[in-house]
Parts: sequence; structure tokens; C-alpha cells
Amino acid sequence: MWTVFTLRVPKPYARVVQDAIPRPYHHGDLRAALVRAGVELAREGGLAALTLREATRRAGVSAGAAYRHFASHEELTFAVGALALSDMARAIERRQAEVVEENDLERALAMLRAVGLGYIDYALDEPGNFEVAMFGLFTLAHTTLEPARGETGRTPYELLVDAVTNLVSLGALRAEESYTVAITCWSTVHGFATLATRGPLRELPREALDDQGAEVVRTLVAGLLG
Amino acid sequence: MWTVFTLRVPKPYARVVQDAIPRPYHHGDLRAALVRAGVELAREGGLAALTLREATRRAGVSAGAAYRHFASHEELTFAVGALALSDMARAIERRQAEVVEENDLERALAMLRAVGLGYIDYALDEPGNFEVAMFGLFTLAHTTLEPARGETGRTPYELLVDAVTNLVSLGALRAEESYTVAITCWSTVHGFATLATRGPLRELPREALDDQGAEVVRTLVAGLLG
DNA sequence: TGTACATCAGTGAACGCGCGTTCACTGATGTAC
DNA sequence: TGTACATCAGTGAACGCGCGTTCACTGATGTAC
Repeated sequence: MWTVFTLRVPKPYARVVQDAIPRPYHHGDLRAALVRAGVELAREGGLAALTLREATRRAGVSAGAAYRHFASHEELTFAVGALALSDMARAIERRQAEVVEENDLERALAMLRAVGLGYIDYALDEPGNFEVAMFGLFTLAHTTLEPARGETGRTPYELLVDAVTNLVSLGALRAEESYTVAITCWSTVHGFATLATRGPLRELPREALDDQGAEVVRTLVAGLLG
Repeated sequence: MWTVFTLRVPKPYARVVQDAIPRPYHHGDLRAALVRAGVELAREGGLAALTLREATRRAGVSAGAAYRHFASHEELTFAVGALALSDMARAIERRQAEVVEENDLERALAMLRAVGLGYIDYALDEPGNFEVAMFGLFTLAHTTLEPARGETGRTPYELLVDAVTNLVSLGALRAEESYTVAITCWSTVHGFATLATRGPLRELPREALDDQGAEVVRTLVAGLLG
């Protein structure tokens, strides 16, 4: 249990005082602290920068301590990736919340576009965590992972499937096509996202990428269903 | 200069004899040998496996020797990536050579599909070299790089642009749309390729990926221009 | 045709780096009595 | 309320690994005379 003291100290001394306070031997919530550090590392340098040693350093703990909470480096990567997917789901939900179309079909199309736009938003905002989520660990089997869910309780993949399914139920798409259409949509936004973050388009300015991404999504959805 | 002796030796002794022949102090064509080794390394383990040290080991040469031919690890990566792009151009050309449609528009559409199919072929055949070509080094500025050209003297990017331009000249597409259409096509096949090689679809069997890729390309081109 | 010598392309040892992982240990915590 | 003790969560030192890169060196090559 902790007692909180409020301590006023001249700014220049803040660091000195902080270092003088002995860290408790038991961290309290090291696992969460390591995951938080991992997210930060991925943000700064992607998959390559996400190391156990640096995460323990940031948590102010010795390297070995990590092994009380993770069996291996891979487990940390997995935890960070799941959080990233959850954040991506939220980015999609944010775009979907902005949809204003009233007509059923128009609205369904806008919801599908929102999936793509949110996907691209997240990739451009957090290229490092996007990379962790997408490469090396996750497979289709993980598309329904619990900690990867957003505000609405759905994963990014589920949000995509929902949007496509809705178009089927409105008669805008035949059921047999739905899987291929879903994969085509995913491929397009994923491709744009990787070209724009780590690939040959990575040096274009952010604004140009936002515009280009929006155009790509509009062109795609109009082509497939417009 | 070399003199060639033909030497017959019982099979089991082949290795022994080979090792007994002193390697010449001067390799002869070390640069090319290192690039060849690099392609092999990328084939086996992608970008992460492409190291200068292992390349020199495979070329039978000390680690430092590489620095007579490459200023840094990055330069080797760049050389391997350019070769990979050239091979990709060839894969696209192979698909385009199979196009049989006679009608102008039909043919132009098939040529565009062939770009996508060849791109996916190459990624699935050579995921490691595909990764080297696509991540970390190349930008749009390199899309016209000399050693990245195929049989027809065009780079993959140029083959895509050719196909789209041709559709414009046939009146199937407005000129203003052409850039966005090209980027959309590229995004789609690139996305499918990365999902299928390093991403969440990587565990599906090759045959399923081939079929799915073909469907995606067909759906995309039919949507945008059909 | 033969020799001296500059140049070039290798060697091999070393440096420093950061990583994942293990292990014997020790300090803190909380439970049983 | 106080004490003994099992359990838990850390420490810190070490191991082995492979990498990129540098540097003083040496063996091979080819050119000028």
C-alpha cells in the first residue's frame, strides 16, 4: 500500500529529489509498465526497437526482472501488438462515428470507407506500432483476440467484416463475393499503409499521404460497389 | 588468368580435393560473388538475414574484404534490392507475354492485370528478396533505377504506369484519374503480397494464396475499369 | 625478356555494441499460528 | 498483536551470440624501364 505525500520542490531540483527517493524493491505493476514501455519503444523505432532490455531499462528495473512476467521477448511483442490492434480499432470507430449519410446504402458504403480511412489514419499516426501489429506474430487466427478490441468490442478485422456483411444484407453485394471483397479492401488499405510508412512512398509529406489515402479508399469502394 | 584442368575424382573425395586446392589470394570477382551471396541470404531469411559478414563467409573471404567493394552494409542491401526489382520486372513480363486478348480494350485490361499478377507471383516466389526490394531503401526516386530493369528495359513501376497510360489513351480512363488509379492498383497488390508473405495471411497454403491473389486482381481491375 | 616497384585486393585480429537469456542470490510481502 | 516462515518479485553478474566496422599487414598483379 502507498501513502501519497505532496512535495513542493524548486523545478531545477525535481530530478535530484526524484532520484533520491528509493525505488521500492517490488515494482507493483511491472508487467503493465513493461508493456507501456514497449508501446513507447515501438512508437519510436518500430519492431526493431522493441527489445526486452530497453523496456526494463525504461521501467527502471534490471533486465532479468522481465522474466517474472514474460517467458520471452516474443510474449512482450505479442502484448504490444494486441494493444496496437485495439488502438487501430478505435481509430476506425472514430471515423465511423463521423459518418453522416442517412440513406441505408449510402451509409453502408460510408461505413466501409471509414474502416479503410481509420486503418490508414492509424498506420500514419503510429507507424511503429502498426508494424508490430502486422508483422511477425499475428495470423488470421488472432483476428478475434480479446485485447485487440476497440470501444465497440470489435477488432479491426471484425469491423471490416461487419461493414461488408452489411452491404450484403442490403443487396449491394452477393454473399459469395463478400470474402474476396473484404480481402481486396484489406489489401488495398494495408498496401497503401505499408507503402506510405515503410515503403517507397514514405518520404512524401503527411498531408499528401492523407489526401492520397482518402482518394485510394474512395476509388476502391466506388469501383467495387459504387 | 586461369588454366582449366579437368580432374576426375571418386565422388566421396570431391570435397577433400576441393578444399585442398588453394584459393587464389585475389578472388577475381568478389563484388559479384557478394551480391550473389546476398541474394541467396535474402532468399533464405529476408532483410534480417542479409548481413555483410555472412555474405563474405559464403564467398569464402574474410569479413574485411567486403569493404573493398561496398562502403557499408547498406550498399550491399541496395545492390540486392535492385536485382530483386529486376527479377520482379521479369515476373511481370512473363505474365504479360501470356496475354492473348485481341480486342484493344480487353488486351489493355489484361496487361494491367498481368502487372498485378506478376507482382504477386514474385512476392510469393521470393518473399525474402521482395522484402529487401520494398522496405528500408527504395523510394519513388528509385523507380527508374537502371539495374532494376527487366527484359523489356522497364522497371516494375514503369510497367504499371505504361499499362495505366495505355488505358488512358484508349479512353477507358480520364488522365486526371490515372495517378490515383496507379497508386490504388499498386497498393492493392502490394498489400496482398505483404499480408500473404509476412502478414496475417502468411500461413495459408501457397495454392490458396495464388487463387486469392488472382481473384483480388480480377475484382480490383473489373471494379476500377470494367 | 627480365626486374623493380607501385598499386591493388585480400587477411586476421580486434573493438564496441546490444541483444536474449540464465542463475544464484536477496529483499519484501503476507499468511498461519 | 507479535512472530516464523514460505512465497514472491526483484538484483546483478555473467554467458554466448553475431553484427558492422577499422586497421596494420601481406600476397598478387601488372606496368615502366
